[in-house]
Amino acid sequence: MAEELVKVRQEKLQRLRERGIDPYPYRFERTHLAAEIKGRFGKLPPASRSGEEARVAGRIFSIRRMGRITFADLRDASGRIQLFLSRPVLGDEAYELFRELDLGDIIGAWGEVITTKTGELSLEVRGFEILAKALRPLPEKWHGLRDPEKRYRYRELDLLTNEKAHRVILDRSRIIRTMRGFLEERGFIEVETPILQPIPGGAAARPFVTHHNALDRDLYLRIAPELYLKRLLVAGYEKVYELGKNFRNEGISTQHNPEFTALEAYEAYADYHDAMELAEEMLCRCVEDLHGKLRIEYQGKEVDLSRPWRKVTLYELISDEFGLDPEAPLPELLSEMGRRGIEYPEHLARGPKGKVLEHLLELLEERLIGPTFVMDYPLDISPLAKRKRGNPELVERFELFIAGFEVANAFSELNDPEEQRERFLMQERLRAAGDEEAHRIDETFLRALEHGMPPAAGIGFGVDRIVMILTDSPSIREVIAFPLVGERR
RNA sequence: GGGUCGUUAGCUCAGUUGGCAGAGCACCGGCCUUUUAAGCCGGGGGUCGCAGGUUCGAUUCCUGCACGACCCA
Repeated sequence: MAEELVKVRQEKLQRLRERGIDPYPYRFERTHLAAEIKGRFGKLPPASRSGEEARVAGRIFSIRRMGRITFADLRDASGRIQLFLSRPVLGDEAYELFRELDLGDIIGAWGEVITTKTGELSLEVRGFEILAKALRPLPEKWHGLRDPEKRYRYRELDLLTNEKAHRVILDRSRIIRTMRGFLEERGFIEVETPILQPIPGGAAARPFVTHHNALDRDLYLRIAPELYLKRLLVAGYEKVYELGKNFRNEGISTQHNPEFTALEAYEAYADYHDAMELAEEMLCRCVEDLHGKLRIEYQGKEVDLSRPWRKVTLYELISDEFGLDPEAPLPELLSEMGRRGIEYPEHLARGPKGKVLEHLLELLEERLIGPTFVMDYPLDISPLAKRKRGNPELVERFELFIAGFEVANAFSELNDPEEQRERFLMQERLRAAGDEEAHRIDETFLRALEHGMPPAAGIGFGVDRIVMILTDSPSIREVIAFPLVGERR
């Protein structure tokens, strides 16, 4: 049992303490990362000595004991370096101490950089120090953790032992750094707005509810930062962005985690055409920085992000792909869909029509592999967007699809306070009719608009999905360090 | 919410047409001065996800539940 393996290690820990060794000391002075040693001494011929000393630290991943000599692999954040230990060089006492070590222990070691007879660059250990004793065994060395449940439940083990999983988190950091760098370069400032909100706004979604004890009132985890970011536009900040978590109380799938990372950016005096340009520039930079090219592969499909990206209106798309007339009144549209065998959930028949068009888009989005801006959405499902110039039934809004995923949503932001109130009232009617995802009226936001918000473009990116595409990850859980898992029984 | 599949040693996985539970890695003991999934000899380790049912006997068959994966809504 696991307890037995743990017990053996606890006994070793006890013996260390009895010998006056602190198994959890405070720091270790290292001179080289494993990769730095490879870089500096990689060309040493077999069976030679560099004459250089190095101090390394990391976790022991394998030990090969051969009697009076021992080989061990030490891994740090940069890579792997082999330790070579011989009883004569290390001395009997230290050699015996090393015999007590287990796979997974974290140690610091020092000695001369050498190559073995077979030519492997190694550290000939003169001395070592235990930096953290591991009480639990590592997963199997060859396969690592495979069981998806265990992988997510004990994610640190997964990230420690599965190289691909480990890589994704590094790539994620790099992508996010590129996004920040891009926006900072363009003069955006990073801001933080409330996660605890009295009225969850800015998106159509069901919120998580929580409670503030001292105020004795319910608060909601934000479903989007949008309304607060617009209030910062009112406040005179002209280019703002926020990168952070949103929370939506909805199902879990390969594309949905209840908490996910969004990047929202707002630029005064710009419209949704500018937002398209921004999206294209920013994402191309992320892809090029990570891959050095714009043609990448996602789950076996080629995704070509070369510019310019395709732009198509929602109506064109629906009419081209389904042969339907998106301008037709709702009953006519539904009966035409019925004739063509296009299924839809019953509640859509109650309207509004925009929801039906949105459903049709969902049916075909998996086919939008190359980057595609789908533009000009129905007004009734876009209560925060400005009407389209020349067509008051539509709004200036787009969603961006890449590799079949919706990765961004943007508008020319509605800044007319009276119209915004009308739109909220429309949403209230939908809510009254049973739509739990309908937007709620937010008087504080309306009051801010009444002070005047400059015309602006706003865009929100689904950061996790972007990371999925750029790291060829099949599930959103692969790109989140600790995705939500159920209660263990 | 519905369907399908899965859950066996710390890890990766076999297996039992219903009759003493298996391997590799890891662990423990022994040998070994050039290994790198080291090798050789010996050993320990299991509530077969949980709860019921059928049966002389259930890890195996049936039902329910939990957790997970995939598909559908």
